[in-house]
Amino acid sequence: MTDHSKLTRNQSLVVSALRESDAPLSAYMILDRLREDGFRAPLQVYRALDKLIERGLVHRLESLNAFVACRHDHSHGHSHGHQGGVVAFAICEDCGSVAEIDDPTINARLMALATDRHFKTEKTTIEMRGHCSACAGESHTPQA
Amino acid sequence: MTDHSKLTRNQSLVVSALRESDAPLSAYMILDRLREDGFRAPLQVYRALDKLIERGLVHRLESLNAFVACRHDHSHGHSHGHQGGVVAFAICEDCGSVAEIDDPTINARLMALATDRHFKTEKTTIEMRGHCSACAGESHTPQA
DNA sequence: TTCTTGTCGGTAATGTTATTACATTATTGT
DNA sequence: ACAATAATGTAATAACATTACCGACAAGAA
Repeated sequence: MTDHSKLTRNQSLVVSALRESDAPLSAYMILDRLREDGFRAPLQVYRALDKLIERGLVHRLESLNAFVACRHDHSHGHSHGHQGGVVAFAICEDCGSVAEIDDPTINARLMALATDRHFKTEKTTIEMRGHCSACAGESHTPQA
Repeated sequence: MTDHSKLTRNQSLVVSALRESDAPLSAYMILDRLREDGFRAPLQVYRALDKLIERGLVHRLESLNAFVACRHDHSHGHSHGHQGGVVAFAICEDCGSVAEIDDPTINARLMALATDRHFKTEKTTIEMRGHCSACAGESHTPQA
């Protein structure tokens, strides 16, 4: 079931750009970074992103309209998506870092809530926005 | 702590538009529906939405770039946000219906995961996309 | 080979969502 | 009245995403 075919040139360039970044990138940021590699139009980016997301190599962050490379293993056999199911993201508003959290408890609970309501879930988004450990200690926006 | 001041004209119009809709509306859909009430520019909608969201009268659905009126009580005293904390949404791709789910278990688990990582959460988004009970039974897109 | 089919890629134009900047009007507190 | 604050009006533009169309190329069938 797993698709082992190689990435195309455009797909490789896009996923590399994301891997080299320490923060999420918007499609247009990716485009800008790949101009020197011959990218000229948004669609080249969006098409590559679609495929990469399909394979689980890239995640879309809905609350940011931006994209990150997946940090999970991906060497062995699960066609796409993650083993347990949903992944949660902890996104730092200060430094842009994104942590992927794979928690079976939350996944199980969401599944239960869905089936309670006879809701057939296709895709789930969980995104926490806030401040990572590194940034939370700093002298940021001392409130009031 | 709770703010009991009345809504402005624009805010009332926007929240009414959302309440009268059985599906989420984008800012521009709201704008279109309020043209006859004198709305002329996107900013009038976005400004009203900001205030309404601040008060917890409206939710933003990140995965849709759209907005819904909050269905919770809101008569008694909680300044904004919801009692337990986070709200999850079950969004039907077929009919557009949105269910609000307030689940303490998930909330608690996310809090625990955050504190584990010394992450200070400011705002959390949970959105399930799929098919509601009414639509799941229908003869939709018979797969393959 | 030739034909078809499917995937990928290039380009342009357009559609959709959201913000910045600036000027004005209404409301509130003293 | 007066100053301070919040809300509004308008225009322009930025940021994000898709549709439409066309060409290149590879794999399989006739």
